[in-house]
Amino acid sequence: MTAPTPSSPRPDRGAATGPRTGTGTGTGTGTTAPRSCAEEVRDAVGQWYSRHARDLPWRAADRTAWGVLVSEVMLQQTPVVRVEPAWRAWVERWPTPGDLAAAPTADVLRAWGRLGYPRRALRLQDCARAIVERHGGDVPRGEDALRALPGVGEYTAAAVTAFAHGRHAVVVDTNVRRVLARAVGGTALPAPSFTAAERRLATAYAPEPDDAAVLWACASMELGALVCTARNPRCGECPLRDRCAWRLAGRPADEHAARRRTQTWAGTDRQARGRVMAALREGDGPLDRTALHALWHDAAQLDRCVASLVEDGLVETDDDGGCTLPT
DNA sequence: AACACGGGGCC
DNA sequence: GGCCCAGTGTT
Repeated sequence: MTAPTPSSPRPDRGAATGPRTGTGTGTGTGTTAPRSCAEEVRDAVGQWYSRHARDLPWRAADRTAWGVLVSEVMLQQTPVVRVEPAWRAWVERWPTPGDLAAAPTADVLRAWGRLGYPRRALRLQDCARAIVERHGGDVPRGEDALRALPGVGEYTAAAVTAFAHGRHAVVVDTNVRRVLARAVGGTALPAPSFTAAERRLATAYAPEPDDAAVLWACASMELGALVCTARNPRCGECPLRDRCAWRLAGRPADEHAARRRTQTWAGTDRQARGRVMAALREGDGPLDRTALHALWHDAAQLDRCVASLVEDGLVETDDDGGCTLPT
């Protein structure tokens, strides 16, 4: 792929999300101040990223802020390998917020397919409409304006700021949390919930200059995704292997393991809702009550789930108790 | 702070 | 069969 150039004149293009070939700062001259621990970590991870970054389409040099925003929403709890084909089809069909804003919601939900959490698709369309109404159709700059959009939380606002606009942001996803928990904190995994201490640590690790902050955000996430993985981390390939607090401590087990409880799946409302949504996506017309109840054994639970889908705006009911995707 | 919210792939 | 994934919105 072509590495984006930080000096590109296009304000929305050329943020440093692609692989770099530079060697980082402060090496070799001997005239600079001693590098901090955080600087050494950033340089090591940044150099690793320059050689190992994946060639993902939302990082390409011709990316748009809208494409980045779409990718970030899709990547909320859905792995990269499943997002990539859906993302390509999505941005080809709806290349701008205005295009998505004008689309029939049923088409949007069908294009979302099996990415999971279909409320995200609804919020993304609401987000597109808000961008048209509040920002003239352009993805806004600034984390406050981004956070005010539907479906955009702390992570996504920071990610769009860094990856789409090339500006400083503290981007902390599950990968970054794990990298910092291990390399700095010495624990197997971060705490179940994102703590204020973690936010402070992440803020301290993010360098101030825009280009360096963007590189650190990309590189730390990529390290967590490819090497410092939740299960079976590849410590032998890690640029931090000689300084990682967790590895140096002998990779102790996860201290929070007892508190992480598994969500059962079979028989849940989530499964029932998913069943209904899948049938509506794949079918052409409305689903009548008979077809609906053939999807699920428990009639009372199904009625409850359909009602919740209607409440969420994912489904509309007709006079006979059948349902359709929203128009 | 805790919970609800999809779906698939991996060990 | 448990666990995890570029989280967000609600209570």
